[in-house]
Amino acid sequence: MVTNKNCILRLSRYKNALYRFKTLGFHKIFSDYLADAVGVTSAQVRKDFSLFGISGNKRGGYQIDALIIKLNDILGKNELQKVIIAGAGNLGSALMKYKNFEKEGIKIVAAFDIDPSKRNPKFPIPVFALEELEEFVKTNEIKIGIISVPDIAAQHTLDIMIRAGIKGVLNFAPMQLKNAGDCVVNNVNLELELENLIYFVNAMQKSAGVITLNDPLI
Amino acid sequence: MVTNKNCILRLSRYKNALYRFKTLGFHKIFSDYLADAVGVTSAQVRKDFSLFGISGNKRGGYQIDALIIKLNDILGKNELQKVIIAGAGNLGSALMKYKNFEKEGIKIVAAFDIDPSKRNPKFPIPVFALEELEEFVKTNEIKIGIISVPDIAAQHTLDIMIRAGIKGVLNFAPMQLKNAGDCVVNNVNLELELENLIYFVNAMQKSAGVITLNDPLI
DNA sequence: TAGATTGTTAATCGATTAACAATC
DNA sequence: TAGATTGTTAATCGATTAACAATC
Repeated sequence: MVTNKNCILRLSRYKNALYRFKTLGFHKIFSDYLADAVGVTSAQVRKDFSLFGISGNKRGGYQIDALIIKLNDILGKNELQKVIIAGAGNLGSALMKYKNFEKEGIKIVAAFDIDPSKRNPKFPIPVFALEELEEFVKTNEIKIGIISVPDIAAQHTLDIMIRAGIKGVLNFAPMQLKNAGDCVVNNVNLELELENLIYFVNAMQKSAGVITLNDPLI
Repeated sequence: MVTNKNCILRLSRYKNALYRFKTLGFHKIFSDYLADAVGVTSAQVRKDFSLFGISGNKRGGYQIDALIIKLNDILGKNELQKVIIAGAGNLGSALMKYKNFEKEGIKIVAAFDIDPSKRNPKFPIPVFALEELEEFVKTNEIKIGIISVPDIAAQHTLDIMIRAGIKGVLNFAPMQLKNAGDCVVNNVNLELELENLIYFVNAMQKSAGVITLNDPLI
């Protein structure tokens, strides 16, 4: 199992770049070209592929169609991914309306909130009581959840999700969560991202230049 | 200049942990204890500090108060950080109401949108026309901006920000942005974070265990 | 002083890159 | 075949960690 997060992020970028090459009418591609498109070395491309047992032709490069299928398979994109949200506040509501998830085959199927005024089982995306989360997750076999509840409620929410059988959580609460089950937690901390950015801006004032903190997300 | 993003993230965690120690009545601390609190090695703590010229006492450890001041200074937290948002849609509006920024000394002072129906100069946080961004940024000496506009508008928005003198951008558009000026761009791509999470969940189905993708954000 | 902790150097670890034999 | 590209091994690079001399 490959556990290098950067490597998986590159797979996503390879995939996105390949769709663009396909649109341009290409059917096969060399590691060289793909590397250029994504901004890495060709050795990196071949190494990443070999980690997943993807092979090309010694002289003909890689078949784009077959490559896209393989990458989508690795990334779990060959089936619709159903996701639930706990916390239908400002951030949760924004995520429910976020168009880019659907483009990527990710569908937010329901949200849950303790506040009755936030509930509405008839929204395009229904908002239920938090108590209904466990049954919903089990009935609909949901594996992925998003935590966008207030900080103090985050741990309790994670516990509920794990008990319900959630296997992966995108957590927006800036809290260290105790993870009891066999569940993957991916933390996104917006304050910290801004704090980090501010450091680099201040540090750059002295030594001018251009920096991109994260790799481009093609 | 230290350009290791992980190192800067650790500084934030040290700082947060130190506030907790201070609350508990401690006045000084050893690298050992701080390391435990943050989940790193004591060598890592001392190494990080030495990179920033922070020194302690050979036998007395580090003075918590002095350390907090120094870390806050490095992280730019000794002054209020004013931030503007371009794009007052779902995500932009949610960020405007996000309480955790203020806790961290980050204040969103204005938003800008091309859609006249989104505008309101009288909101707690005013929403102006995009054309007003440049003057506002110059008048108020803003250095940090957030891009939460639709994908296709992101590059144009960055260009406007750079022309206005913005030095750091938190970009939520899943686009590779061409960065002309001496501006730091920090990309946050929520689709990609979910995609990544889904990979790890699928990969774990085979080899069970507990994974936390990002370090805890204490 | 004896003991404990820092600050730094050297070793280790993991990820990326260069190089090249295999081969289409 | 000659030439070009893959797949993989070895070298490099950067970050983390272990170890320990300096010293309070």
